[in-house]
Amino acid sequence: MTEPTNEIPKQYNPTAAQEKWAKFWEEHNFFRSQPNSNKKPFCVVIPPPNVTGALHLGHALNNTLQDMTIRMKRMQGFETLWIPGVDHAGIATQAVVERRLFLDEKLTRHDIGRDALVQRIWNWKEQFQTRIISQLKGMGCSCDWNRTRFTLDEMCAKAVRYFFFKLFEQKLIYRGKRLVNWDTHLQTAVSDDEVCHETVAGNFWYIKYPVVQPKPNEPEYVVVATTRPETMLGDTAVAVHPDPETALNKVIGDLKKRLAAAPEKEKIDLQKELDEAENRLRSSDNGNSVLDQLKTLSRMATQNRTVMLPLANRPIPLIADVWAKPEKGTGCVKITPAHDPNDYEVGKRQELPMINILNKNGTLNENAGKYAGLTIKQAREQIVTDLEEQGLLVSVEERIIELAHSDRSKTPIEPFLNDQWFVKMDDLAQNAIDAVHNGEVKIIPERYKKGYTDWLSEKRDWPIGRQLWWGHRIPIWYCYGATEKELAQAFAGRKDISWQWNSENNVWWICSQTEDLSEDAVSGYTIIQEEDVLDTWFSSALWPHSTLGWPDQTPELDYYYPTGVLITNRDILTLWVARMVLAGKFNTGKIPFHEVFIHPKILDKYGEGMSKSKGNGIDPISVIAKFGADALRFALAFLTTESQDIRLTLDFECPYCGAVVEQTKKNRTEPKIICPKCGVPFRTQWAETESDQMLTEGPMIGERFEVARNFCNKLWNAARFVLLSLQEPPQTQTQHLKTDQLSSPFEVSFLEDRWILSRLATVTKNVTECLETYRYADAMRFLYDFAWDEFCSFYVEMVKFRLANETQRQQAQTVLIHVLNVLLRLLHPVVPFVTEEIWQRLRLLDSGNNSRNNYAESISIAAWPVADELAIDVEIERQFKVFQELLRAIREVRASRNVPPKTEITFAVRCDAATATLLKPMEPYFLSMAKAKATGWGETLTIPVLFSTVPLAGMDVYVDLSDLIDVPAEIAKLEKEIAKLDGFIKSKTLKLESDFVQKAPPTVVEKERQSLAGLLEQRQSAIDAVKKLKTV
RNA sequence: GGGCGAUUAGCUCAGUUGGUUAGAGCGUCUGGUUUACACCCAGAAGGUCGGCGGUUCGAACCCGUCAUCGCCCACCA
Repeated sequence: MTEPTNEIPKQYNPTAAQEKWAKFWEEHNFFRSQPNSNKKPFCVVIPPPNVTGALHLGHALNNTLQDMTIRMKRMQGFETLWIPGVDHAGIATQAVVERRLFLDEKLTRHDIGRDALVQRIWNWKEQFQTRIISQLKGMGCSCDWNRTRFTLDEMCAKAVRYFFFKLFEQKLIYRGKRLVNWDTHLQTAVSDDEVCHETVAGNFWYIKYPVVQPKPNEPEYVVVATTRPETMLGDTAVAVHPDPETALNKVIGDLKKRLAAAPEKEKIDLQKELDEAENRLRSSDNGNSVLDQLKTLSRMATQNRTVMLPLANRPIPLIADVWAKPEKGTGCVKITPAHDPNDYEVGKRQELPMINILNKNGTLNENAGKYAGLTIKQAREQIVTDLEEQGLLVSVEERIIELAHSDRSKTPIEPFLNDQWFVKMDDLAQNAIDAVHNGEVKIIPERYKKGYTDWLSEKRDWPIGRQLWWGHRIPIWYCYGATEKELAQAFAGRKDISWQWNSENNVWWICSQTEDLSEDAVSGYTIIQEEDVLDTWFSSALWPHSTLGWPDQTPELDYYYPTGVLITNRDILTLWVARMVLAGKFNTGKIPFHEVFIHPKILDKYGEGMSKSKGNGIDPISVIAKFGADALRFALAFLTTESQDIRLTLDFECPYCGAVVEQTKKNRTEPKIICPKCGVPFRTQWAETESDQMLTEGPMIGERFEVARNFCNKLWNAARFVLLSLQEPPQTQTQHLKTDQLSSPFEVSFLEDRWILSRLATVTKNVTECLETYRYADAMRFLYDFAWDEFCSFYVEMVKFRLANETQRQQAQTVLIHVLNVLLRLLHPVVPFVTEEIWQRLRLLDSGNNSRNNYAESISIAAWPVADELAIDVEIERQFKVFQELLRAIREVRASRNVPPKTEITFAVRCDAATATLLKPMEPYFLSMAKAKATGWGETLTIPVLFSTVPLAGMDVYVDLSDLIDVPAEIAKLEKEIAKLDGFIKSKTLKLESDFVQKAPPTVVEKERQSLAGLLEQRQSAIDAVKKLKTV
């Protein structure tokens, strides 16, 4: 399957390699996993992507990191299992399908009914699950595809049932009338976490409520303020503070304190607030202060007085409640318990009636009297008009308000009184907090711990019901009228059925752990199943154990659970991660994973997160098509630092003329773009119509991907060089090459061998350490620098000289191939395809050799390199730096003096004997790498007549320039150098004359002294050189 | 209102426990048909590390403060 080595293309072809090796991996089942008692397990569960749509680069990042970790662990000898899957994403998916239904066919879900809608969503799910899985495969993810799960499949459904049943039995599930966040568009309750606040322009209406039979000295009206006048139809009280004077004085006192302590910029606002509060103490024209009025009202409230609710013409009580803040608004507040969370609390406290004025679709119901049937918006307008007509509208203010919106439908949320199922969070949440506090679950980076524990500490009960059709139906049946005895009889001997009496609604709740109950399960009665489905997170919370077979004690659950690490993004740390911990603990008694790594977010060039609705989400497949999967992965991993989000600037490339078309907020959602240069239209990922899809797609390009692609190509070419230079493969067993094997035959002249092996060992250590601690960017940097700068730019260049030498070839080849071999394995987790492609070529070559079997069948199952600690040699690395420094100095002289590349130059180096011994054997390298011939080393030298000097620490280089020299320019250059050195020398001298000498650690002082001495030496050399040049 | 993060070269970002002259890639400039690679090679220019104070012999790093930007959470009529 691999062509002969002499046919290695000059450019790496990612597409061919991806196809070939993805197929190869799959056919050989390298990523399939079974419990194996001979190995330690390492399991990762994928954060299941929503089936709402295709994956974007955010997912690509998430899955690249997981794959890197899992591939490394696999190579380290763990029995690794990466479980793939997708999430049904209840609200989100139903919403997109419903929207599609309406756009395409002008139908609502009610038109087609529950079964038909669910069927359509299943079709949608099939389509996108297929797409998502193929995207993951395209990226090279090494999941065990045979274990692909879906949060709505049978396995997950069983776990959901058991979880629910267990909670129910332990009385942790309850149902009650609660004020919920109602999405009038999707007609379902949503949790607080699915609500986002948006700033919108609104109004503040001041409305008069007439006092019923006012007595003398009592006000005729109570004025209240509201941003939602239509809710007044549901008012059941007007509240005033029971002791407005004390409350107001306290507020004033607090404000004064805060004002005194506040920073300047906040003082203005605080002062304003204070003034306003203090004003309420002062008398107005009629001799009454606001406070006086509130005191009157407060007294009236204790006398059970009422006010007349306008429009509804219904008397409502004036009540005293601390919720009414005397410093806010008018000091009086209307109470609408059924449509405001705070009022709801007041209503419960004060035992007020709760009047629901809304239908589930957001129109007003019969309780709204003549306004029934209007939408909220219509009702609001009408009510304001009516109030105005009746002279009850005092004033209207314009105001910016924070309005709750549904995350899914982007429509305003209405607080709505509805029956709702909840899970009591008390102990469950505490267990999840403890798991993180005591280190059982480690969150990385640590700063995310706070958000996690803070959220859980609130212990807010979890509303789990959704009025949707797409999801796990709540396994509860209602039974009215039966006696407990009858139930016990109906379900005699069944442990999988549990029931509870709900006195609020006089109904039995029957929960079934396994099967759906039929209507006649209780003889003589008809039982009805709950219509609602469960919150999506209820099933995703079980993901780590449900995918392994829980509640059954499967070998998988026993072996792989708890999983190794969960890699995800920060948005779902609470919604998902926290709930997995609590559910895992509750169901299995164990945490679901030992570590949680929170990775950065991918942002576009405007700093916005990627999302489908914005249109800035890029399909990883389009990046892969242009740059290759390895480049995509490498680029993303390279950017995964601990602190920063990843900003990616991406633009379109015209597929015809190659022009770069900037991606803008405007064109990023267009299905096609007309190239401004050549005028030809190309399609984007949003192309839908047939005619648009016919066009050629303009790929997305980005600098970071180019860099990564270039790196892959560099690696490819390094391998190409190695392969082409191996006409005679070495006999040594390359994979088991150890320093002790090298030390005897290797002489000082092969400094570069020891150097590269030392560097290789260090890099192996660093990369392993970084990957094991999720420092992906650091790992990539080590690999990039080592591969490009050290291996390619130095080692390969140097070794060329020896490869040409019959007697030295063998050893050079051995080291060369060994380093490449290790490097490939270190790189494999991030760039699996190119490394496999090269690996297989090396393998082929090796199999022709007697030693063979040095190469695993696939690099994906080859052993992870272990750093050869013995090879690490700090002294060699230091010496090599001297060589590099000298080489660079000579090259710089050449470049800056415009010496023609083919012209050979000569140079001499003044240095001590040790340095001379070190560098003399490197002479061939100066010749091959800088076309410079050494004429002398040591303390005493014959210095050429016309020369350029570069003073370095501990040595001076004299490059013979003969007729190439420009003496005045040479002198100017040296003088500039001297001035620079003078600066450093001065600052160092001062430093060494200061307290520094006494207070700094002796080693640091000594270092500084040496540094100064070196600088002085360099300066002297430069001065001498100038003197000599001036005599020429 | 509370919390978290960021601010370093034209751009995107590194910078380990404070310790010589702050690094990389891209871009820019100079030179290159060096038999692995122009998706390349050699070299250069470019930064008062957001501002101000403090601690220290010594601060990009620690402390305080201000400024700007981003994200998350929060029931205010």
